[in-house]
Amino acid sequence: MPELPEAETLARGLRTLIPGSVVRRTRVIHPDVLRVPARRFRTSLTGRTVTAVGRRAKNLVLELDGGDGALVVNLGMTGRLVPMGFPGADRGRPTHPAVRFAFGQGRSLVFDDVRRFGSLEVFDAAGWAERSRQIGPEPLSPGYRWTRLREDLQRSRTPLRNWLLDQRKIAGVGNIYANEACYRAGVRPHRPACDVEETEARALHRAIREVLEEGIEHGGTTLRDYRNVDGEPGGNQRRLRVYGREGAPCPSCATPVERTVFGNRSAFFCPRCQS
DNA sequence: AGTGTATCCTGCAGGC
DNA sequence: TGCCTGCAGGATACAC
Repeated sequence: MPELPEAETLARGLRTLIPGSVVRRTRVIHPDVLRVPARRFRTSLTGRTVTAVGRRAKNLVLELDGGDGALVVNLGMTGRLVPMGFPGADRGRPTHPAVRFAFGQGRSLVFDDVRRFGSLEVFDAAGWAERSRQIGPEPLSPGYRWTRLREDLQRSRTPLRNWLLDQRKIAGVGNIYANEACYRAGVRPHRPACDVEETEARALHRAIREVLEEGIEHGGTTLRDYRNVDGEPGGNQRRLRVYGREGAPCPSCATPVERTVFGNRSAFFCPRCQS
């Protein structure tokens, strides 16, 4: 589920609550969201202070002890982070808690995940830097230019939509925003990446940034599970032009939106507006 | 290298 | 009401 805009929305919400919290106790309810034994995970966190909340691709990055490592949370399809006991609005109860971090004073943060495709991992500073290097460029960073996108696209014959989903090539794009970006750029999701023309690459670069920025602006897209830290759904789903709209009229030309499946995922496009 | 497929897991919607 | 199938925002491992 959560793609860059949803992870960013969560990071912003958590940033106002969590920094300064000290992990007093970690309860692992479902160890299958960890990559190390639960005991090792717990000891790597106990006593450490969360000093900042950031985002890299679709991951939430909870920095520990002023940058001396990080707890990195990948939300998978249905993962949520639920702050509990903090002053402010009621935030609803976790329904499928997998890991709970207790901060003392009745405050805690719960990683809640119905399907448990999410994962939690603790890195030291060097380890996280290394992992982060394996992830592609952040599309919203000012230094990410269309020329870079164009160069990278030319190295692959994989369908454009699949290329956009590959976190090693570009960070944070998932199936919703990939399809929406292809639509806005007027390029079919099946087109080989290296066949994207220069003018299309320019349009695609703009489209990727637009859909992600609008997603953030509207608090993320909620199809079913996504909630922000206040337990509220996002508002971006109303703005989707093709994703999940099979058979519905294209907002631009009214031709029915088509759905095809490749790479094990649905792709949505307008057969008239996208070539 | 690239691509298609299966897998992890649960819930929900739709058809009968 | 119940049973069955298909589908879901992600990531990875595998065979070809």
